[in-house]
Amino acid sequence: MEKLRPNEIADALEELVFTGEFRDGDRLDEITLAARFGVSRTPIREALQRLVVSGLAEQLPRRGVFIRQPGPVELMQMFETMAEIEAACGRLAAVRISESALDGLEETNARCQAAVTAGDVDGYYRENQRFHQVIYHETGNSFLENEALRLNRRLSPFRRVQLRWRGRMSQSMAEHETVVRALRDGDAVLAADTLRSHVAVQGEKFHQLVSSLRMAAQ
Amino acid sequence: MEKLRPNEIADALEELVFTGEFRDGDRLDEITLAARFGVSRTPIREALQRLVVSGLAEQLPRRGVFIRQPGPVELMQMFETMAEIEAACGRLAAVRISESALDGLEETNARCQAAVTAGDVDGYYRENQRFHQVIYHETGNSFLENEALRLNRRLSPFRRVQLRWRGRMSQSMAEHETVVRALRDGDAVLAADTLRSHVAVQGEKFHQLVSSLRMAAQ
DNA sequence: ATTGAATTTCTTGTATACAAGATCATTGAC
DNA sequence: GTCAATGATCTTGTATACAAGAAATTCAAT
Repeated sequence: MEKLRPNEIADALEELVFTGEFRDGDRLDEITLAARFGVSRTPIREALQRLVVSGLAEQLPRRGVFIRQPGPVELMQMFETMAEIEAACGRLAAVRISESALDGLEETNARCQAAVTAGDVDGYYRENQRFHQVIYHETGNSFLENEALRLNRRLSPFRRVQLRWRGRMSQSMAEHETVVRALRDGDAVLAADTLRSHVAVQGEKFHQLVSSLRMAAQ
Repeated sequence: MEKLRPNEIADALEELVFTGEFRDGDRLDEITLAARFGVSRTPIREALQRLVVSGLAEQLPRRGVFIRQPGPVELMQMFETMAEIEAACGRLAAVRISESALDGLEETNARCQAAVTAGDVDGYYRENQRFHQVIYHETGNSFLENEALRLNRRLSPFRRVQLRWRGRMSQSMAEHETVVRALRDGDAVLAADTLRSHVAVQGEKFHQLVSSLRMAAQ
């Protein structure tokens, strides 16, 4: 394995958390990781720091850093926050989006629709991501764009699950079309409200999922 | 000086940036800082990493980390984002805030008003901060609360300046009172809109300031 | 057998040594 | 005198050594 730099190591670790190789509560042992990545503890420690700052892991002094996946409550809060940020992006994009970007959104939506009819969850996921990222970008506010991307990325492993809900993809599609119409009309309020509930429903689906698991456990 | 831990060092460095001891573009020399804080380079490097991740500094590989204050454009984007986040907080707080918190907000506003009549800028600043932080908290969403606090803190050195604008404090006061009324009425839209423009105007004031400086320079 | 204390071992946190790249200065050519 | 090239110096980045605290194990006493 070629030698990775600390931020590449951090990305790799992040990926390992997302893919589920590291589970909630796992301790990230410096020595083991150093051996695994073929470097000394120093760059590993820097990478771990990045994970801690980004909220994916927690550091207990003199005890190590542990993977910390958000629990149901925190997850709901994160989805709610994402919903508000998406709404803000829609609000700003409604008055700033370019014609070409609007056309691009409609093309993306067409590919989304194709994925829905084909039952292609991965394809839908990819085009859905693109749809939202275009809106972030069309806020014309790269700071907000980055904040949106950051939280979007953090939630992506959880968002993916709930696409498999029956009928969710087609409902999601309908919402996308409302968003594009609102953006084309420059209707900031409609764009914001539609995007907010579009994302908020994901949190609610998750809540239902967790609740049903609780029920089943009793 | 007692020995500080890396995150305490990071806080101290952040403070030094805010107080202006470190200026935009300054290189944060590891050896100098190590001597200054009486530790080795290792904890200094960890602290610097935190600054970089939080966006206060930029790291150029093999060249060092440099203080990176936001320029006019980025600052405007940050204020705009803050405005949207405050609006979101107002929206959520409007339906969740407790009676006691509402009473607390009115007390805070009274102290704000006292500071305005006394021309006490520092006092106003402090109570104004408290006002906003209560609203963040009353969203009942600690994740959003933390995001709001983070950005608020990042903008605080710039927000402080524009309070000295003539008539700004009293106008700001009036906006606070509208916010409290909206929250008491559970009027989510009014709370959100008022808070948004309350914060957005700060960015605009800054824009004016920068523009006038540009003019003067020519 | 179980509990509790003491010791050993292991891990993190810090300091220092070493490697590699960047900056700066000196020197030589034009 | 200016510019370029080469070498010295300094800084960052990584590895390793050492210090200090936490966990685990052992062993004795009940």
